[in-house]
Amino acid sequence: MVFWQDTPAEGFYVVVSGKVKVFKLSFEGREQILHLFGPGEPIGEVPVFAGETFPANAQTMEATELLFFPRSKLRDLLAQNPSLAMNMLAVLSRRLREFTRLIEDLSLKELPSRLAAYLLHQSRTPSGDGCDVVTLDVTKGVLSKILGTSQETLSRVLKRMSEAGFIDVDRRDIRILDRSSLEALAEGLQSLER
Amino acid sequence: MVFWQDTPAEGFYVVVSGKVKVFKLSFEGREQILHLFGPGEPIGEVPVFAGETFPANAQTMEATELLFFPRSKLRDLLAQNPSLAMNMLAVLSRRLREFTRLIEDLSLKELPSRLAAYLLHQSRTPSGDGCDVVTLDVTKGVLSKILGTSQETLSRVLKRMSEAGFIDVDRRDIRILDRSSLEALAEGLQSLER
DNA sequence: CGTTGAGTTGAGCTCTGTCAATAGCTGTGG
DNA sequence: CCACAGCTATTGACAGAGCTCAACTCAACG
Repeated sequence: MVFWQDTPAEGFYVVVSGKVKVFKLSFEGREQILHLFGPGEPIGEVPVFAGETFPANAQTMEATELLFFPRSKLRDLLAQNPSLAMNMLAVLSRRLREFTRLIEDLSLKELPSRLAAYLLHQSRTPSGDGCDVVTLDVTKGVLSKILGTSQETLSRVLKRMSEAGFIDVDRRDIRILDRSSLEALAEGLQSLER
Repeated sequence: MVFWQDTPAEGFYVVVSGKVKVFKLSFEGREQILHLFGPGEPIGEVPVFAGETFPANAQTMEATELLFFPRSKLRDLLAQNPSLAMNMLAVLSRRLREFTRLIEDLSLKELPSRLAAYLLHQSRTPSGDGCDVVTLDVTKGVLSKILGTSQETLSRVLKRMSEAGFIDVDRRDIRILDRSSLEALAEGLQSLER
């Protein structure tokens, strides 16, 4: 565990190596991942600027190195260094944009759309509009928690997508066979037959 | 309309008077409200710092006065005025914290919990643990879009809460009769009988 | 008193979560 | 080199939350 939600924050962290998940837990123990952080990314900046506590939980997912920055140091630095402040504003703004999309997805889209959007987002190598392979960097169990669903439901939707001929799943490798159909699915233009 | 999502942003706005909703639309036209803004609040700051476009839509809900600030002016001001930058960082951080809660609610809680939490949040006057009245500042139709549900479902849950003796609903006035039960509901400790 | 928008109620259905059982891999140790 | 333990993943059966469509009620206001 890096930190628990609602606990006082003395500072924030930057990932040097490894992988950290930031997530929320329901009362029953279900988990929603807000963001996965990799090398170079800052974690837990929010309480540096507003409030005293972390808004969510953070946990390493593998052997991980972190740098810790006490909040007061950062605030001093920012006060003296306007361009650093602008960078931090950009970081928070990007995060806000992401969260906006996550809220939209959770509230307005059903799972097939979310999954299609995720796959397309991961495969940023549109070789023509041909077929490229996305290799998941997480297990399907973790992916289900990113998408806000259960492992079982994810498995079923992946199967339906395979049967529809949109993708081909081999372990963690997912080959995109029909990019345009996935795009239609992600937009909500089309629904996935059962 | 103040602005549409995915359109280029020339600057941002501050509400002087009135009320503005920031929201997302699904392909079918369903609406999720991200935030309601009132006097004094800034809208659309994200694209000033990251990306070029607005992440969501904004629309006035009544007669409204807005101030407009071109992005370049703001950036100049921030570069020269570190404490203004710190304030802006605080604004974005608070928003991020709110969005974190919204994501948690949408993904991990069911409607009765969300509604209970909303009512408790609105009634910041815990007179003893007695019964105080929350007067909705929006219609129930709008409230349903804040909570991420439909008008009909909201109506049903309000009824169930009334029948359980937790609240008493009279138009837009909602009297809290059993605060502790609402709190248990909001935490997910208890579920609402049908 | 009619019109309009807000709110309620009913019926049916779909998505998706849960429980439970099964299957497949992977790495460890005998 | 094989068997077993322990994940990871799949599949089936079932139930419940909540969405949609549609009809209906209600209050306010001219």
